[in-house]
Amino acid sequence: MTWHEELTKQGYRISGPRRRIMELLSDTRTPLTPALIHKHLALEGKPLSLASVYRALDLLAELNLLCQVYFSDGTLGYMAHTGGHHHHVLCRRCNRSMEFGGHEDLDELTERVQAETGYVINEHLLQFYGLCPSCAALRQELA
Amino acid sequence: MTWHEELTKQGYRISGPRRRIMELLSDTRTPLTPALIHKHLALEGKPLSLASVYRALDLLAELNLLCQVYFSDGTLGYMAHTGGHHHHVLCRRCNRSMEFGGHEDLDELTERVQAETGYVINEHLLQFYGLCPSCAALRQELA
DNA sequence: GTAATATTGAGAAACTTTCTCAATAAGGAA
DNA sequence: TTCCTTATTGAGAAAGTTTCTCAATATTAC
Repeated sequence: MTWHEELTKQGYRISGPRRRIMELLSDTRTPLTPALIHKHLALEGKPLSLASVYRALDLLAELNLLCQVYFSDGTLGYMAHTGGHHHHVLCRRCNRSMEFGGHEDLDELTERVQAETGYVINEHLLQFYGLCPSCAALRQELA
Repeated sequence: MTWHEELTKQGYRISGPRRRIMELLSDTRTPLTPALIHKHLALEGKPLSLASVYRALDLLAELNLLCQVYFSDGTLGYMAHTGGHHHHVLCRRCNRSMEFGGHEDLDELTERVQAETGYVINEHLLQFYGLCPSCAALRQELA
């Protein structure tokens, strides 16, 4: 199901701001913050009210059409969601982010933590941080 | 090593604000945001400049005397750090948080992700969300 | 095309975080 | 203990982020 269809199915409209944000994020390999999205679109000659950026991001993330990614400094960015449950690995240097799939890997740990703590767990937050291949190569050269 | 010793060893002073924040967080079982810490201390008759709260939290977290925990809405809270590498499980309803130890569980996954993505991974963010035992029990009763 | 209404823009308002600099207080030395 | 050096704080301004309001606009269904 495309994001057009998902929005329509849920009773939302395909508006200009929503389309521009989806297009921008689909073309971008680093997560973008609301402020960055606002700036990018303005530079492309498609200015968008900052309030609209926030509203669209909230909705699109709510519908799982975008996903939220924490930079290592704690600020929140958004990326296009490619479908399926997955997490992200982020480059500390260039912010380039990749997905990796499968949360089965956490099932065992989740069970253990439920048993240890008595909590009933129904969600998790998982991200990895490091250096992407090209930044890692660059660091090698400089060393 | 106590937090007094750690601060001293690193060349920092044991100031009133730092002490009050450490004491407050040691007595609290939910992570607290800077604003909440500021409010709590003011109510206890130990008002603290908000700027000092931010400065102390930054330093104490940097030295691993406090740890940062994300609420499920993305805001950041702080908890006393009890030592050793661990993560947190958070109650969605009452925010009460518990630690669970051992990151060995992620070693295998980390290896897989490095192989799949080519990233060099050196840090991770992991938290679980759910209901603590008492909130889960409460929900049972109401059901 | 038209009507109904979801969505946007613009700016105000609320909230959060950082900054500046004079005043204060912590820790070492005498 | 008292003094000295200087790290740290307080207060408020400033910068930055997020939310809110409401008239104007744009999308969708008919």
